[in-house]
Amino acid sequence: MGAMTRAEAADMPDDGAPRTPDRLRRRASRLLSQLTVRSDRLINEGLAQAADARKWHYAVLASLQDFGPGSQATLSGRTGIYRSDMVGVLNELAERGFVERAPDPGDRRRNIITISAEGRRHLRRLDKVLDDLHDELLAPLNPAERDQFVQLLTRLLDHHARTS
Amino acid sequence: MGAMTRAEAADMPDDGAPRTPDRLRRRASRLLSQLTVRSDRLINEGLAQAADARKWHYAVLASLQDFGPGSQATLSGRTGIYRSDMVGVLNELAERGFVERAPDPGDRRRNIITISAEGRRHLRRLDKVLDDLHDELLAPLNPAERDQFVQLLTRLLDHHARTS
DNA sequence: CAGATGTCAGGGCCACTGATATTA
DNA sequence: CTAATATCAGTGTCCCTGACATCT
Repeated sequence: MGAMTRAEAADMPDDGAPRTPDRLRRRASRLLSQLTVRSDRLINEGLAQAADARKWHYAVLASLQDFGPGSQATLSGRTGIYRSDMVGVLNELAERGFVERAPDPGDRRRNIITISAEGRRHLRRLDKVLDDLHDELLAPLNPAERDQFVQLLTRLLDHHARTS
Repeated sequence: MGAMTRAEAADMPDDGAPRTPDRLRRRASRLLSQLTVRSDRLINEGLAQAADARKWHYAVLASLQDFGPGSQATLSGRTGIYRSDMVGVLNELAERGFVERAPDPGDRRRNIITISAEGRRHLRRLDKVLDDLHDELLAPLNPAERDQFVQLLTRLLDHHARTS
C-alpha cells in the first residue's frame, strides 16, 4: 500500500481517531436521519392504507381545526409545508371535500381555507390512525420515556427553529 | 361555509378531537422529520464548507477505518448507503485519493475498497468537524441529556431495523 | 442453473428556488 | 413603486427499483 510504513493496522488508535468502534452508530445526526426514514415510511404507508391520506393532510386539517381558517400562506407557516407545495395538498383536500377554498373578499389576493364537517370527521379518523402508528413507532419506550423523547425533540427543534 | 349550521367554531371540542391545541407540535413523527431536516442541513453544509465533504464520505471512511477493507456490497451494509449510490460516493473518494478500489483476486466480481493514509487524515478532520457540528446540533442539551437522547434514538432505531 | 456483484438509468418524495400574474 | 399572494415549473438530494453484464 505504501503509506503503511507509518500507519499500520486499521484498528490502531494512533491515526484515524478510532475512539470507540461504533462512532458510526452513535452520531446523533445519523441516528436521526435513519430513524426518520423509518418513521416517515411507517406514517405515510399507514395513513395511505388506513385512510387514503398523506401526512400533509393531517397537518393542514389539524391546523385548521385547532387555529381556525386561514390563507394558504398562513397555513404554510403553521404546518411547515412550503407555499409552492401547499397548492397541491389543498387541491387534494378540496377534491375530497375536506376543505373549502374561497376568495377573501377583504383581500382578493388571498384564498381563505376552511375545514368542512367531513374534514373534521376525517381528521378524527386520522388522529386515531396516527395514535396507533405512534404506538408502533415508540413501541420500545415506556410512557415516561416517550414523554422524555418528545420533550428532547421539542427542545432541539425549538432551538434550531429560532436560530435559522 | 354552509356546513357551519351544525359544527360551528373551530375550537369547539365536540367534533374534531382537539385534545390539546398543540397536537401538531407533539407528534413524534413530525418532530423527527422537522428536526432531521435541520440536522441534515447543518451537517451537510458544515461538512461541505469545512472539509469539502458529504456525510456519505464520513460513513464510508469511518466504516473502513473501524472495520477494515471490504467490497462495495459490504460497505453498503455497514453504512446504509444503497449499492447503486455507493458507486458515486466511492468515485468521489477515489478521485481525492482517500480510498483505493482494487479488484479482488479471489472473487473477480468484487472490488476491495481500502482507506489510504490521506483518507485516514481526512477522516480525523471530518471527526473533528462533526464533533463541533454535533455540539451545535445538541446545544440545548446537557451531557446527560445528550446521552439519553442518543440512547433513546438507538433503541428506537434498533427496534425498527430488526422489524423491517 | 440460482445467486451475488458492480454499474447504470430512472422514479418518487420532499425541501427549496425562481418566475409570473394579480392585488394591496 | 414595493410587497404579498397563489400558482407553476423546475432543481437537487435521498431512498429505492429494475435491469444488465459479469462472475461464483
